[in-house]
Amino acid sequence: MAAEMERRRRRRLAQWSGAASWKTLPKWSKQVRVSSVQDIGPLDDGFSWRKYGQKDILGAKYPRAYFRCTHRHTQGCHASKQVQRADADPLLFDVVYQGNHTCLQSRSTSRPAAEQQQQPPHEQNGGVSVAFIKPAKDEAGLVHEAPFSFNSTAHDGGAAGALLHGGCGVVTTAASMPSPFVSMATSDCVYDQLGGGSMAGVRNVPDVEFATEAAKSSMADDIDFIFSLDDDADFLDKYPGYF
DNA sequence: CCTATTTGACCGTA
DNA sequence: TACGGTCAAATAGG
Repeated sequence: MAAEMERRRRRRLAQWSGAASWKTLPKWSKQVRVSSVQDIGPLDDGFSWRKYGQKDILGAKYPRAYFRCTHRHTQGCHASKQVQRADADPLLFDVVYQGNHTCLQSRSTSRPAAEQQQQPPHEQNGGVSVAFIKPAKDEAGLVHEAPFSFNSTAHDGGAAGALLHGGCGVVTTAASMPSPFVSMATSDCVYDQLGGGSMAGVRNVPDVEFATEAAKSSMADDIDFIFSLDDDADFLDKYPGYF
């Protein structure tokens, strides 16, 4: 009966989520450092996220939180992310994004700039690309991402600044390497909070988690930095002004 | 009233 | 079989 149908539905969903098309979604990670434990509140990147789950991770001190775009159903936006806090450094958050936003967030009223960082590293393409260093996969499979190395040549400095805004202290390091970059500009992450463009702000983020080295590396295997040109192109089409 | 979060069960994968 | 990811009922908050 109802329960049975429920079951079937779940199954379908599960399959769907495991479908190739899904795994094709671009996936990238970054680390965000906050200045103080209390600052974790606004760990917001300008998008509206809806938390749909939290899990304790093996060996991890903190649980991992799962988020999906608030407009998943209304606009079919399948962007999602998961956040985890490093047990060793509570101020460090590991964020894994998956999929680009296809939704029109609160473009008009609030600052769309935040979108930038949502973009997975894109290689060619004059302007944008610079933001990310060639995602060189090392043994661990993790990607080294340069924080603020984008020489926003073709763009107004504003964009660059905006980019920073969300990416405060953003650094991605190999699981094994002791995050050499982390120190830089991380201190004053100014989350000039997004204008409450979209409905209820999503300034949550109380619970984050952290992953063990093991978890990281295994996850890394999955990270295949796919430069889904199509997605990007599409995005750029919608937000031509950002780049 | 509505939407977002919490929480434990569920399910696929390793 | 254990782990990690997701769902949805119950709950919280406006």
